[in-house]
Amino acid sequence: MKTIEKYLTDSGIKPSYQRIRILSYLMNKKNHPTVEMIHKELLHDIPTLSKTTVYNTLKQFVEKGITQIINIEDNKTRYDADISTHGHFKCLNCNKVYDFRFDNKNLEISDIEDFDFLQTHLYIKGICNECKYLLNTKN
Amino acid sequence: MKTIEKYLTDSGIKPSYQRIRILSYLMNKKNHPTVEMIHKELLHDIPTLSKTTVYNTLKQFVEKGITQIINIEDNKTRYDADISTHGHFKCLNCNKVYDFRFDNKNLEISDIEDFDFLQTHLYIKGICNECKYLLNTKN
DNA sequence: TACATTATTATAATCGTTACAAAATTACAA
DNA sequence: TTGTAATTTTGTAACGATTATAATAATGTA
Repeated sequence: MKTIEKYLTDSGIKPSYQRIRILSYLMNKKNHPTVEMIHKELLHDIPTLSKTTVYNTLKQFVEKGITQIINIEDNKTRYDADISTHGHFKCLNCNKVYDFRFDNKNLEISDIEDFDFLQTHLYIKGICNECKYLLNTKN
Repeated sequence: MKTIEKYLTDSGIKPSYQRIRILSYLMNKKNHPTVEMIHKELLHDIPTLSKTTVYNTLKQFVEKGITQIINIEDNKTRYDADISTHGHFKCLNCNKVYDFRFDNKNLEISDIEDFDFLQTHLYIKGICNECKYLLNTKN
């Protein structure tokens, strides 16, 4: 509880109630939510919460570097408070987004060796284990 | 010219004039265009070309597997007729999207080893060489 | 307390994309 | 060819995610 406030302050963000709740949601759920998901869920506790606030807050989180954008879907943006380098897997059957670790040290890249790399996003799509099992037992 | 028609036919797509022109644009320009870019450019030659046709055509190309979607931008979709496995680099200064090759054989992935992988997308954002040079000489 | 600053909210506007139906084109049988 | 069915293209309206704007509320400060 206290730590989230400090984390916000240390990141140069004034820890308002809404910001604390939105960041808590991101950090606890780890579900790579859309704005819609965050807003809908927090409305139960904060009935006045505006969708604009969710948009503004997330924009600020991204600018201050404490949240990253996930663009694994065609249309809507997802957010992740885990800013460490990791990949995202989207199951094309259940649409769930999983985290995974990858070693980008021995990732051999050609053609753009001298460019400055600031962000690396690795997205993999396919079928997750759970769905593989379910799809198999159906037949 | 003839080859593009054959490529479409072989892919199960009737080679209409619009489809040929859109695929030609993708294959010749290799600029990872948005729908807007394709439509604007081809309007010079095909004044009646509708944006809906561009959308429909690209959707069909993706379904038939001769074009891939690039989701490196937050808002708009880009398209690429190069369906080989390769990565995309977006320069945050000039917004240009570059292709690059990478070796995903020694890409070590943890946590989701047993999932079925269908698509892999590697996006890197940063500053391209051209902009690095320009930005340096400005100071 | 009074005033300035910042945060939140509600509403309207924007933009990319999709749905839909009409018009144009193409395919094909008579 | 000619007529008719099927397909393709087009234009417009609708939709959904996001942003802009202005008013209201909350907070900080003299």
